[in-house]
Amino acid sequence: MSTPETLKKQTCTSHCPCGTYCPLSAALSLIGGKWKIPIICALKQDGPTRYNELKRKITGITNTMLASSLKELESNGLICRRQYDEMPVRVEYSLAGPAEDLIPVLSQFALWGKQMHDQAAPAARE
Amino acid sequence: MSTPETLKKQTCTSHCPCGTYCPLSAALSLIGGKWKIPIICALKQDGPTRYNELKRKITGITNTMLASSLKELESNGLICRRQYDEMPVRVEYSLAGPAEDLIPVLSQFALWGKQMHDQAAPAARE
DNA sequence: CAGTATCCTCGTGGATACTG
DNA sequence: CAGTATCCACGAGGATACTG
Repeated sequence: MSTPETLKKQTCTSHCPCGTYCPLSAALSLIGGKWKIPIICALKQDGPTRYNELKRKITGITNTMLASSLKELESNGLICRRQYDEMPVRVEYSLAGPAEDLIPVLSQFALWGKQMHDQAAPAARE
Repeated sequence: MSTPETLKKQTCTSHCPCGTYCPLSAALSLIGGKWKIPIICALKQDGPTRYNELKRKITGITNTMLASSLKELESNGLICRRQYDEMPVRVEYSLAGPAEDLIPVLSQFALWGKQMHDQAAPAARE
């Protein structure tokens, strides 16, 4: 497993009042971007999943984005890439331990989002 | 308090496998962007804070970004803007209830980020 | 099948100047 | 003091074609 470069030097990009190293910014950067969360959700729901399977399930994602997102997630230790040298090649991605730990946090987050939504427009339900 | 437009129609921008409405994406979008988190952190630490005070504390932020971020946060009900009609004008921003509820979630998140950091490079401490 | 390689668009965010 | 108004740079993300 390679060393997560992004984590080492994350310092709130020096705009955050919380000192030199900000674990919050660091955490956010790990799941930032447009596709990381959807990927994590998909892997959480369905377990080990192949590349093209992911591409089908995550509506709208392109090869470029899927490949690069998977690479980042893997290099940060959030997902595992397992390659079976069959013919043709088979590659499966799955959530790694740290990502599993993240799930409950994301759930809390989603819960908060839901509360926001419900109390914001209790009547204006459409 | 105005109605948060972003919340109403948040649907994972249709790339997330979690159905038509995704509270997680909705939540993320509320604190997304480069400066919302730093602003929330600053307000959490120091309580009600004036515009220029915020600008000084949040290193590197510009008027454009501070103003627009504050506006979004306010329109989504995350912060309160209170204006004192003194001379010259005084405006103070503070965290609203929903944002207070968010703090513990963010703390959990930060904790996870810290764990990631510690276990990722336990020796390569610099 | 599981990706790379290129090229390009567009929106976030930055710089600067100005104002009620 | 607390912002707006403009203009602009850049990089994340998208489209398309190709490959081991």
